[in-house]
Amino acid sequence: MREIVIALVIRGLERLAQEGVLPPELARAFAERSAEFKVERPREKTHGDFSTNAALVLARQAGMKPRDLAQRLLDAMAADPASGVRCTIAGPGFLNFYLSEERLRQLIPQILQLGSKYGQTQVGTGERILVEFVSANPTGPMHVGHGRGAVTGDAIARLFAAIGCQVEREYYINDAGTQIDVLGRSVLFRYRECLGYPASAPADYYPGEYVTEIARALIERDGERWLSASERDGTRATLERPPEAVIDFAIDWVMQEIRADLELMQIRFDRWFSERSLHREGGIERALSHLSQQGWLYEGVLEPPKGREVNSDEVDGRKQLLFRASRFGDDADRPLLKADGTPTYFAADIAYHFDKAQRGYTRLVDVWGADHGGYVKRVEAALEAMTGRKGLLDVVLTQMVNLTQGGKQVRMSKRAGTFVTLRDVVDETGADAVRFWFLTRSSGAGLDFDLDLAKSKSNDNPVFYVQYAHARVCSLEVKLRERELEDVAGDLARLTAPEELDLIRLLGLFPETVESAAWSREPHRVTYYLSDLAAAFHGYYNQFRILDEDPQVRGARMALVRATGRVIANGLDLLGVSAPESM
RNA sequence: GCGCUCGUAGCUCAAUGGAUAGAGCAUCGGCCUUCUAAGCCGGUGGUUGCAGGUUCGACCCCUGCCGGGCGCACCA
Repeated sequence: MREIVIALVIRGLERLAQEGVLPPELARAFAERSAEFKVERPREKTHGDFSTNAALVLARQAGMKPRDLAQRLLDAMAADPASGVRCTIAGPGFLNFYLSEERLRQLIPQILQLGSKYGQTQVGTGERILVEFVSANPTGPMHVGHGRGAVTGDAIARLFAAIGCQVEREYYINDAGTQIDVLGRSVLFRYRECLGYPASAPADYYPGEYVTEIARALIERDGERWLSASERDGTRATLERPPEAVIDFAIDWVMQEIRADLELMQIRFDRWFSERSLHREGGIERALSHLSQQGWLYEGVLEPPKGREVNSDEVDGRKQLLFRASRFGDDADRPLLKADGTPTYFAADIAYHFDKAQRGYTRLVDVWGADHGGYVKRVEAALEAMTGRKGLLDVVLTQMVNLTQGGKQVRMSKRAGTFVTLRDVVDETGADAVRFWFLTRSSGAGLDFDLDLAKSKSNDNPVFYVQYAHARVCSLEVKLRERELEDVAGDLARLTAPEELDLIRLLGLFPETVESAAWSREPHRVTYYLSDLAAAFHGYYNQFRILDEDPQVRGARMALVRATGRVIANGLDLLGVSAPESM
C-alpha cells in the first residue's frame, strides 16, 4: 500500500529536479530508502494514511520555506484524483496522503491472491546474512535463557528471509576449553560411582542428574573400559584429563539433547560449527597470522583492570600475545594465549568470525545472552581489524528470562543443579506459547515468563488471544458451509463502516511492519502488530455480523475476514507459531 | 572506577527524529435468545528519572548527573 505513495513522491521529486528546484539524485536516494526524508504513518488519524516530511527536510536545500516547497511538490506529483490518492499540505509542511475507500478495498483481493506471500518483499535482495544463535555450551541441557536466544535468532532469520535476503542459520558449538574438561571429569566421576567404585568428587564438576545419565549410557556402550586398575581399588582420584573418547561421548550426548530441544521448538540450523574443528584444523593459527601480518598483534604486559580487586595470583605480569583491540574501540587489548600456551576462547572466536567473514556474507548477526555483552566490542574490533570493514557484525543481546509460577519466582542455578530446563517449560506450556511469549518484549528488556499464564486459555494470554482470532476466521468458514450459504465473491463496496476500513488499513501495515522488524532485528514488532490486529478483528467480529443475510454483504465481509486470517497466519509463521483452525 | 544496557500510566512493557506518547494487566462500570463470552465496549490513570544541548520538530540523537541490570585479566 505504501508503494502507491512512494511512487507518487518519486514522480514529484523527479519533476522538481527537472525544474531545477532540487538536485536530481534525491529521487533515487529516496527510492533506495537512503534519503533523510521518508513516507511514514501518521499517528493521528486525521493526518491521513501516509505522510511525508520531504518538504520539511529539503526546505533549506531548496532555499524555500517548507510550506512553499510542499506546494511545489504537491503540484509536481500531480496526483490524479482518479488514482484514489488525495494529498494535502498540513502543519509546518507535511504532505498528507489519503487513500480513497475504493483504493483501500483493493487490498483485500491482493492479499487473498498473494496468500502466504503477502507480507514478503524483495527490499533485502542481494543481502547474504548469517544468523548465529543459541551456541550454548554442550555441557548441559538448555535452560530458558537459551530458549529465548533460540527463538529470537530463528525469528530474526525468518524476518530477513521474508524481505528477500539469503539467510543461513548457524550454531557454534563451544566444544573446547576447560568447561568441556569439567564435563568429562563429571561424567567419569559418575561413571565410577555407577560401577560401584566410589571416588572423591573432582574439585569442579557439574552436579546435574543428566551427568549420571551420560555415565550410564557410557557404561552401556563401553562397560568398564575406562577404569584403570588404580581406580578400581579406589586409590586414585578421578582423572584430571579425561580421555578424548569419553569427552566425545559426553558432547555427543548433550548435543543430541540440545538438537532434540530445538526440534521441539521447530528450530533448525543449516550448519553446526565446531570450535574444536578450529583448533584441530589450524583455523586459529590462520586467523592469528592474518592479524599478525596486518600488525595488530604484539607481545606485551596487560594493565590490571582499575577499580576492582584483583587477586595477586591472578596478576602475573608476564609478557603475552595481545591483540590491539583498543585501536578499534575496545577498552583494552586482549590476550590470545593462556599461560599454558593454548588459545583463549577469544582467539578461537576470532578464528570463527574470520571464517564467517571469509564466506562472503554481507551481514553477520550474532544473538548472545546479555551476560556476554562485555564481549561485543572485542569481537567487533577483531572483525574490523581482519576485514577492514566496520559494521559487518550486528550483535543482538537477549536479557534474562525470569521464570515464575503462581506468582513465585522459580530459581535456576546450573551449579546447584536446580534448574528448570527449556524442555520442562516446552512440555508444560507448548512450543507456541514459549515462542510467542519470548517475542513479546524487545530482546534487550528482561522478560517475565509466567508458566501458569502461558498455559492458560484466557484473554490474558497473548498467544491464545491471537491464535483464537485465527480460529474464529476458520470457524466462520465452517459455519458458512454448515448453513449451506452461498459463498459469493460479494460486493466489496459494501464495506463502508469505519471499523472495516480501519481493519483494511491495519492489514496494509503488515509488510511495512515485517520490513522494519527485519532491519532493526526486532521480532517483537510483529508480535505487537499481531496483538493489535487480533484486537481489531475481535472488535469487528463482535460488532458486525459477518454471515449477513445479504449475500453481497456476506461475501464482502468474508473476504475481509479471510484476508485478516491470512495476515494473522503469515505473521504467526514469521514467529514460528502455529495458526490453529479451531481451539 | 570503567564499559554495555535499561529508566515511559499503580504493575509489565510498546512507540522507523514527527503532529494530541499507546497497549495489556490492575481498578471501576456495561454487553451473551444471534457466526466460539477462550470475546467485546466504556471510565480512571503521564512533568517519558533529572538538567542542559542539537533540530523546523526529541521518549528517540549528544553531554553531564541520579537509579536498576549485566560484564570487567589467559571462564566460556
